Formats: sequence, structure tokens, C-alpha cells
Amino acid sequence: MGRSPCCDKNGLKKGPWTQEEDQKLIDYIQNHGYGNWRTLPKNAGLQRCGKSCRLRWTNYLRPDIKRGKFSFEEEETIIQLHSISGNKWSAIAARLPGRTDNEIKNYWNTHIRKRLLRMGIDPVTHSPRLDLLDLSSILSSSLYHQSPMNISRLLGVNSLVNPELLKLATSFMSSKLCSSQVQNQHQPLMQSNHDLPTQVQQFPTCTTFNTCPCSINPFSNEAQLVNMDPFPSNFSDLNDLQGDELPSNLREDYVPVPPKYDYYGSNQYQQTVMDPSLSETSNFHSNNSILSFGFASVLSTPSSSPTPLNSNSTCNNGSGTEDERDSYCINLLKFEIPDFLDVNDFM
DNA sequence: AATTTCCCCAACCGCGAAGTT
DNA sequence: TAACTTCGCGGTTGGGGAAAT
Repeated sequence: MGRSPCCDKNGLKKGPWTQEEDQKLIDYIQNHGYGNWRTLPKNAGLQRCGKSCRLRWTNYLRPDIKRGKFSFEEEETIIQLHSISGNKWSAIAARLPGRTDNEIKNYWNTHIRKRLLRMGIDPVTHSPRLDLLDLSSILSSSLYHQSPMNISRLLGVNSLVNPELLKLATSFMSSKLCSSQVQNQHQPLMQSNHDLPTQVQQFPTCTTFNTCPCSINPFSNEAQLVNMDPFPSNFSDLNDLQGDELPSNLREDYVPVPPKYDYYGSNQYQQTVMDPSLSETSNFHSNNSILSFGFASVLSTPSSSPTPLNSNSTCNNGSGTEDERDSYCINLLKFEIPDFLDVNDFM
């Protein structure tokens, strides 16, 4: 209800702004201030819709906009805030003076997101990519326990990235986490996670779609989920899967959302979480020899303090190439992935 | 040198919230 | 309280430059 009519239906100009248009907008706002964006373009002599003017002003022409590359500290802040509030770009921008939500959003999508993916971190959940973890964990434990699964087949790269296999594996993991009734069954497959913290084992009911591993429901409806066999009958038929397809990338939607945990490798997860649902965080670690995570401050400041913009940092503020930032992060991450898993295939 | 592919980011679009009548 | 207007947000697109072939 009440949506403003689309401006381009009135023959208004769209597309890139010219210098002349910019100047008109600047002049008008300097003289009259901005208020009613609806009438502003007409008063300023612009053939633009108010929305376009507002966007141009707030994202580009505003005098307090900071230009140039993001500093490490800004990046840290973005990541930290994103881990708390998700894609609330305006909220994040409010903590970064001089940066616009659009700029931050773009920077996230083009730089940070990719970097996190390269590091094996799901940029949505800020947790290790379970599509990597679960499979390698299943594989390793299966190898270790001589599971009846046809390991040689599973080790084929094609199988590793087969979406159906992923779906089954992750649904299995999800159901395991969500069901305390089945803890002693099929122990070999869960061996690698046998020492999950109590919080995880006592994972609450799966009502929080953002944080619960069940939130990515591989089944088509809720009833199916409720009645879900913790060990889908077809799971044992994994070796029947034909992984002929090699997806160029694994859809992030596929990744089951693990319990959130911090970057700091400790239980000092930020207690300043704004969204209560996010406070259902759990620290996760595995003693599995293949999977070891040491989340010592990935791009982050000490855990006890949400990073103020101009806080001291061990980072090299504002300098460093993308590669340097990468290696810096990766060194801190210590996120080991079995050699046979080519992470690039998952990007 | 020409063409293709990739990447970045400014700008657009649709929607919901908030404000006004 | 309903109807309407305006604003702001987040997702997405596409133009253009850079890099690769």
C-alpha cells in the first residue's frame, strides 16, 4: 500500500548522473537543505525522481562521505557487525562514519564475502562451511572405521561435490544435532563430532531458522521434517549416487547453518549480541585430527570489545594488498582442509 | 590489436515501515 | 482506523573498465 509511483513512467531520466546534474543537486541542497525528496528534483530543475536524487546524494554527493579503500579496521568492523546483525547494511554503515550502506554492501559482496569463502567460512553464518566439514568428517571417520560405504567412490571428486550427496550428508548431520534420541546409533559416522560441546548436543528445538542446523531443510515441507528419519533410508545408498555432475560451485543455500561460533576460538563470544535469536550460539570444535579450527581472531580485535572504528589494532591499518589480507587471515584461521578437497571447487 | 571474460560499483527496483491526512 | 504518501532499506542489475586470451 502506498507505494510511490515509479518515476521512470514520467519520462524522468535514469542512469548515470552528469556533472551538471550533480551540481544542480548540490547547489539546491546547499541552499535549501534536503527534505522532501519528492518535490526536490522539480525544485532543483532536475529530470530525476526523488528517489534517484536521494540515492545520489546519500551515496555519492554527501560531503562527509569517505572515499578510498577500506582499512583493515573498517573491514574488521564490518565483519563483526555483519556476524551480529547480518545484512543490515544501514546499521553497519551507522558504525562506519563516512561510509554508506551501499558502499559497504558492495564491498562485502565483492571483497569480504569472497575472502571468507576462500577461507572456508560461510559468509552468511560466519561459520566454517559445513559442506566441507561434514563431508570430510564423514569421509575421514568412515575411512577410519571401515564403514560399509564405498569410500573409494566417495573419494571421487565428483561425488564430493554432488549436491544430492551433500544434501543427504548435511541432512543427516542436521537430524543428528536436532535429535538427542539417536546419539548412540551409527556412532562411526558421528565419531568426528563425538566431543561436541554440551551446548551442541543439547541443541534446542529447531525453531530458530537462522541458527539451527535444521534451518536448511532438505525436505519439501515441514511434515517431512518432523517425521524425518534421522537416518534417511537412502543415506546408506550413498555409494549408489552417481556424481557425474560437477557443479561449478556449491550453492550456499545448501550449507546447513551450524551453531554460530565466534572467530576467537573461545567461549568469549560477544555477549553484546543484539538479536536474541543469535545468542543461541554455540562454540564448536572438533578433535578430529583432520579438522582443527583455531579461530584466533580472524580479522578481528580481541573478543571482549566490539571494535570501535578507531580502535588500536594489530592490523596494518589501511595498507596491504588483498593477498596480504588473505594470508594474514588464513594464518590466523588455521583451518585445515584435507588435501584431497580442492576448496576452489567450492567457491 | 581485437575480442572475450571478469570484476566492480553506481544506480535501479520493489518492498515494508513510518508518517500524514 | 483506513487510505495514502514518503522514506529508507536490501537485493539486484548492467555499464564500463581491467585483465585475460
